[in-house]
Parts: sequence; C-alpha cells; structure tokens
Amino acid sequence: MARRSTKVPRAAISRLIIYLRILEQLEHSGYDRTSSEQLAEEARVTAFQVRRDLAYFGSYGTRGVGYAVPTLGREIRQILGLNRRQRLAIVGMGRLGQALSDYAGYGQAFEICGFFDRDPAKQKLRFHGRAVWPVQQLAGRVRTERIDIGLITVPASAAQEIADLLVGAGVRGILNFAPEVLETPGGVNVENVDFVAGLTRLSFFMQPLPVGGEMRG
Amino acid sequence: MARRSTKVPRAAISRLIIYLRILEQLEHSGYDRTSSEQLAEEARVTAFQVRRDLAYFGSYGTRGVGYAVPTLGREIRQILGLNRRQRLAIVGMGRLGQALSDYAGYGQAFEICGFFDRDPAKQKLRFHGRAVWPVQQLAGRVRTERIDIGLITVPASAAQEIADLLVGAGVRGILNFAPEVLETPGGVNVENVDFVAGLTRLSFFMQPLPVGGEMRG
DNA sequence: AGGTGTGAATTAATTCACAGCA
DNA sequence: TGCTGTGAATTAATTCACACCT
Repeated sequence: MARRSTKVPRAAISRLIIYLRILEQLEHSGYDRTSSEQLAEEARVTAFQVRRDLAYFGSYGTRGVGYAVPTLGREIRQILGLNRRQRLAIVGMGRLGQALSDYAGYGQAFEICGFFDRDPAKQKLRFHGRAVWPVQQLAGRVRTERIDIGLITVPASAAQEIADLLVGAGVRGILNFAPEVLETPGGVNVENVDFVAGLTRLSFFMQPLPVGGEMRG
Repeated sequence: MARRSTKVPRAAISRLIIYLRILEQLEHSGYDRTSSEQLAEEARVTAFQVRRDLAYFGSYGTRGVGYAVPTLGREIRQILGLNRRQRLAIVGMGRLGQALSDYAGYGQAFEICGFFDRDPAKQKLRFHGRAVWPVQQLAGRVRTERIDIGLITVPASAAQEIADLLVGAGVRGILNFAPEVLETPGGVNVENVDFVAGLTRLSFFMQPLPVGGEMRG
C-alpha cells in the first residue's frame, strides 16, 4: 500500500478533501465502514472515480468489505499533509482580522501562531493574549514560528505585496480575505447552483490541494 | 463571432475570470491592446491556451493585431454573466457579517440587497440604513429582491440549512464564510505555493464559474 | 457473494502547427 | 508581416469491465 502512482490528476487530489469531509461526517454519525458507492453518492461522483482516486495513492480498502472509516480518513489526511494542526498567521488586524481571529482559535485544523499589522497603534494591542507583530517581521516570523498558512485581511492595495512576502518566506498556502473580496468572483458551488464566488485577485490562482505533507524544517 | 462551441472545458471557463482580471489591470495601466502572449504570461498559461479558451466562445481578436483590451473585457464579462452588479444578501449579522457588510457596499461588482439574521435582537438593528430581515423570509426575499448571491456567516451548524434555502430560492451562488472557515481546507494557490485554503464544508463543491449570464426573471 | 483495485477503452483537455485575415 | 483562430495530434482524465481477494 501507499504506492505512489506515476501521475495523479489534480482533480483527483481536490476530490480527496471531499472524501475526507464525508468520512468525518460518517465517523461522527457512528459509521465504522463505508464503500466506494456510499462515498460516491455523498460526493456526487461515481464509485469508479472514488476507487480510482484512492488507488492513485494506494490500497486502503478490503475487497468484498469496503473501507474502514477512521483508517481511510487518517490515510487521506496523511496524503494531504493534514495530519497535524496547520500553523496560521493573520496579517491585517482590522475589523475583519479581529473577527476572524475569534474563530481561528477554535479550529481543530488550525492553530494561530501570529498576528501582524503595519500600523504601530495596532501593534500595541493584544488578541487572545498575543502581541501584534509589525509586518517588517513577517518573513522572519514565518520562518521562526514555522507558519504554514497566512491569512490576509489587509487592504486590497497591499494584498499582493503581503502574499509575495508570505510566499517568499515559504508558507504552504494563503487564505485571502482582502477587502476586494466582494469584487472578484472565484468559485463555490452548491448542488445545482451554477456559480460564482471567491475572494480576491489571489483567487485567480485557486488550486486544489497538493500531494505530500512534507513541511519545511 | 460569439459562436458557442459544442463543448467548453470547465477549466477553460475558470480561466476566463483570470483573463478578465488581467484585462482590468491592463486597462487600468492604460493599455489599449493586448495579445494572447501577454495574457498568457500574466495568467501563467500558454498563448495557445489563451487563444483556445477564447475561441470556445467566439472570435474577439484581430489577426495580426491582437485584442482590444476594453472590448475583450466586456465580452468576457458578458460570457460570465458579470455585465452588471450582482445582487448580494448577507445571512448572519454577527461580527463577521457586520465586518463584511462594510466592504460589500464599496464593490463595483456587488450590491447589497438584504441582511438576514435569525435572532430577533439583530432584527432590530440597521446596517447601512437597511433593516435586518428574519431568516424565515429568506426564500421569499431572494425572489422578490432578485438576489444573485448569498453570503453566509451563520454558525457552522446552520450553514448547510441556509445554503439549502438559498439554493432552493434560486440564488446563482453562495459565498460561505461560516466560522468553520478555518477548519476546512479548500484551495488558493499563489505562485509556487503548493497549497491549502478555503472556507467550509461548502467549499467541497467549489467549482469554476459557469457559462451563460441569463438571470432569473 | 461482494466490493476493491486496475489494465484497457473512452472521453476530455491541451498542445501544436499552420491556414487565414488584417 | 504578425497574430489570431482552429483542425489535427497529443496528452490527460474518466469510465468501464472484470480479475482478485476476503
């Protein structure tokens, strides 16, 4: 098992996260086992596709039986590099940054490891017992604090610059909530809603989650 | 021109929005004309792909010359159904909903047409001179106000229900900022960040923008 | 029997090369 | 000449059918 296939379609990878959520729901509902058919129904794809997608990464099921819900969840989390809390920094402690910081603390998947703001006045404040660091320290802190993900809530005009800093410092990803959020369609689709959504200019580069959980350091 | 090709790859459609943003930037920078090569460089795809993507929908350029920046922008906006402001409703007027309402008013692309909350105390408040309607009225108001897009900031446990209501009422899309925002990876990629991001359970169904700008009514 | 895993077939998307037009 | 638009070739992704294991 865990045989890494030669070529994995990007779309397959982005479906893994869907399967993972379904598995979490199933586990929460007390399911112990599941099948490609059940997963397919929930994910609104075919059972063939579920099996193929999983097969790109290995053999996680039992023939004639199906998949063990917790095991498969763990395996997918492993594949996606989600087998630990992602270390998160919020850049821009305006109203939106502050509002998001409240939620951020509760997540199982995320751990807030830094707040940043350019404004010296903001740097005097504390959120969740934590100081607000100046943006000049961003790159250095991303490294020393081993930040995985940067959450951007700065003004639109500064968003790209911050993104570049984060990327340069080696973050794994960016959540962009910069204000022009409501000006740039991206894509969230629910059921038969044919859609439009998204955040910002950065969402241009919206891509599925990649394989491999190796982190820096 | 405007010949609708037999089959348009979904990925091609999602690239159109990228081209549109680039065109907006070019227009802002005073460019009058552009080429598939320039667009390709900015969008980080090949010139072949840019031309092919546009060709799925029609012939918008001039051979030997290139594309007229404002014209092509208009055409793409037309294709994507973005040739008018999208009417938006915010569901959940908690801290995040209030913070987002500030930005929402400024957008060129969006027009706030309704606030909703389940809490009677919230229904007494006004934001931007607008009342907060009870969630029971959601479906009806979506229709009467011709809401295109619902922005969800309700608690995670209620998000799916609200999404279903919105979808049932016929919205074109959903922007989901429900709090578990920080628990569910989705996908935003910048440069060489190999990535993770996203909002909620709903982002499972993240899909590119569809073709066709017909609105209800 | 029952459901996974996978080579082969099919279908879709991208790349290429160049015809066509300004 | 220069750059678009598009049929043809290539490459990628999905679907299928069934071998295989429990």
